[in-house]
Amino acid sequence: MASTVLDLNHVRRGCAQCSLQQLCLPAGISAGDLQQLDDIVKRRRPVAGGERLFRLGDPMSAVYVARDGAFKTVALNEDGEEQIVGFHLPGELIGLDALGSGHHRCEGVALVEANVCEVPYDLLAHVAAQLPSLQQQLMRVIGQSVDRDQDHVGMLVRRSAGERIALFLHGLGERYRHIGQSAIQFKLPMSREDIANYLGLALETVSRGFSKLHEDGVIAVSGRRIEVLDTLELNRLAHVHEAVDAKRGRA
Amino acid sequence: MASTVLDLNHVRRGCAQCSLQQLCLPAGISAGDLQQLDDIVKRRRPVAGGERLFRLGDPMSAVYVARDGAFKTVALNEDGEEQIVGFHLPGELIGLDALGSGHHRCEGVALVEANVCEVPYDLLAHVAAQLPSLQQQLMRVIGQSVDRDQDHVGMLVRRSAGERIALFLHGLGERYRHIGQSAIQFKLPMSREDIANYLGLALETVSRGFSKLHEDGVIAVSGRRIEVLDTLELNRLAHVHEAVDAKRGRA
DNA sequence: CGCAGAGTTGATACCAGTCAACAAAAGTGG
DNA sequence: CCACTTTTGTTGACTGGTATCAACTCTGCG
Repeated sequence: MASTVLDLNHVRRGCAQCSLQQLCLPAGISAGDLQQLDDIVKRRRPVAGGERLFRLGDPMSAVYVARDGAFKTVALNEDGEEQIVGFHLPGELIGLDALGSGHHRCEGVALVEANVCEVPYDLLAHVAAQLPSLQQQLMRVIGQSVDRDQDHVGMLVRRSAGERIALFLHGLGERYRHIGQSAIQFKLPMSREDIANYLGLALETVSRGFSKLHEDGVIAVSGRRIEVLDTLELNRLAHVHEAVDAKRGRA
Repeated sequence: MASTVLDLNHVRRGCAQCSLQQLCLPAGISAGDLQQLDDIVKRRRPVAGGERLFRLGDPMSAVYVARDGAFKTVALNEDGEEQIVGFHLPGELIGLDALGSGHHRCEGVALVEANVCEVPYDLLAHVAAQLPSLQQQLMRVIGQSVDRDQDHVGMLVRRSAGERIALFLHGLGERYRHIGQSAIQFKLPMSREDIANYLGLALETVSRGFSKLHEDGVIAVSGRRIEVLDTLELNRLAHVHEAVDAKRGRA
């Protein structure tokens, strides 16, 4: 009843009312110009967990942004093995994997029930060509997606299982903080198997890693509920040093 | 003397005369429009091996394309450890790592003496906004760079040392073929240490991997000179199946 | 000729993958 | 609503691949 009405309002609300406005494509765009972008954004009905936004080989028709929920992009190699290329939280663009060839190299899969905005790519390119600020913001969000890919590589190369897991939890926390949610208490939208796949580990190793962090009092784990109890220790394990140790001067 | 004149001619030659034209930014751009792009491209004097195009933290001022030679982009983490994020052959864009934040996350380093075109980013964005075909091609080359990053992840995750090395050699061969050079006989522009770093292995493991491939008659190795003797076997080791082995029926 | 850097090869230790059994949670149908 | 099944996650024992340490060779170069 009341909730249904709210949901409809939510779906109908445009970019100007969206809480992600400053993190998403509209960031830095004037209120006047925003309408042009808003006009081409399709707000779809909720997608169920496991549902796909696009499949391997599909021609690139649109880019997507989650309003809530979470997604994964999965590459399938010739042997049919799956490789999770990225996880996508609200405000992060999905579907850029098709930019190079015009066809998707990955499948975009909802991890949980989610709401998503769909932006037809040809219209986006057309509007962006007329709005330099959108053009610039588009480049920025693409660049941020590249940055996340590089962070992913950084997690994989020459890091122990424990470091990868700590880095993963730290990174996820930061991304939740970025969208205004708690960085120290959250529910993982993905399974242990997904995490293992993403980190290049066996799922048993991920499970053991979580247990170890739990034993050591760094986090509390209960299934997919995570609470970070000792942020500093988690950062240390992840080799992330922030303002805390400001003495290490930078040039 | 004579050589100096030749070099100047080389440097002065525009995109229209460049052998990489169809692989680089100008691809798909009409001869008329090409001049506008050509006007903003700076062709620099050769850079020496080890020289840097940009450093960590530099504001993004330009993107670069090698005309010949080879480059690496190296991320430096807070502990001062280096992580090679990518190798760049002629025609591949360098410097896109700054798109997200406006500042370089990596250093762009020449592996050998090389010639490079420099395209000031603000001018590029300005011209691209007026030329839809350039705009489109810019998106494509950015997308291809993302594709290479994903291939990199694919090399790292859940693959044995032997597979990574085979995949690396295979991929390098394909990239040389793409720019019109031999895919089965080439000189590695990077050291064993660089390869190891890129593949997330110890340099000794890379050396052993090369020796193993040599023993097995798959490649001939002499320092940095590589000759692929058994392409099919190399592909098999890399889990790359092309039209060749159609008998291995797939569901 | 000797030196420094790059690459190769050998011996050893240990981290993480694999196999296996179990436990808990989430669906499913009567 | 409860028994059953299926999925998901945890824990243990064992093994193997790769990092590490170390010695050595080769190459180019001043």
